[in-house]
Amino acid sequence: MISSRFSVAVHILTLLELHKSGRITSELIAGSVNTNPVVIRRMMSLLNKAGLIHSSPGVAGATLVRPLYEITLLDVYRAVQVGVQEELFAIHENPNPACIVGKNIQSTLETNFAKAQQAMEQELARVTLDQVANDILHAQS
Amino acid sequence: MISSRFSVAVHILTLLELHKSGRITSELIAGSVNTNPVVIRRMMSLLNKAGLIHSSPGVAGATLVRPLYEITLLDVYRAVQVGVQEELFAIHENPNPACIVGKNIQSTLETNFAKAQQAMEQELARVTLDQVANDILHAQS
DNA sequence: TATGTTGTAACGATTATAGTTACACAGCCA
DNA sequence: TGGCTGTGTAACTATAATCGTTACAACATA
Repeated sequence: MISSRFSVAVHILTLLELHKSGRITSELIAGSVNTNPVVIRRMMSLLNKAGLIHSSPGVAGATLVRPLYEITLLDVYRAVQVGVQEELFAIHENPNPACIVGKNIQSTLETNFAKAQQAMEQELARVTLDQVANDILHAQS
Repeated sequence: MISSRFSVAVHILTLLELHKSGRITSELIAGSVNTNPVVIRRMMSLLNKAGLIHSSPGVAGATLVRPLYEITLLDVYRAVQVGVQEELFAIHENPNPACIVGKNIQSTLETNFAKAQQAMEQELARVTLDQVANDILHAQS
């Protein structure tokens, strides 16, 4: 299961857009996400390193480096998956090479898994954050 | 990250096909996968419950209920994901409903995440196990 | 300078996974 | 029928990821 860091990151970026003019602290964001401010700051550190936002020590808030319509869900996904295995599917290691199945299964599955992962990522790449933000701000509920 | 149970299950099913005529024990399968026989039996228990194979206590091996060309990677994926959250993407819980973002982000993300997950699953559904087995048995390596 | 904020280290709690031991029970064969 | 082999499953351990939390140094600004 892909961690909720992804959804929290989208939440953060949406709030940054919404409070573009002012300065929103990690504490306020944490209040909306309903978690601890440090969790938010950790995530913003990742978004910062990925070049999606710009933040600096001591000063509240952060600014979007690119407009939301130039950020896709895939960009965010990759930003927060940093340090985690970039492969979506795990393959068991060290199968027995003396067995033809053990010898060849890894490369065969790699190919198939890569296709499935690409299909998923392409779908994420089709959605920009301004679409998401619009859906959120204009949801009928 | 999706657990290696998935790849192990494919490994097991391929071996069952390969040793269709005889009887292959969980110990032998474990030797090919390079793990503990209990891990294999646990997995076969899941495949059994999912109706993909038939095995019975005391008797070595298991038989495929359906031919490999009638089993897709998605079938296997679902069989071994049993009991795990069926949603691929986690969404943070209890965001603050007093904030418009907190109030609406879950449903918005659910929609987008569901599409990405479907794209991945459709790709898995396109591949049958006999294709995988053929790739494994005839790999150039 | 005083206050508030960020960035980050460190630690604990929780959970998923995978390996291992143990054993009851079922089937099979001499 | 008695012994051997194998399955099914519970129970325990180790490991790793995730998330929350406390603590604190460094920084910015009024």
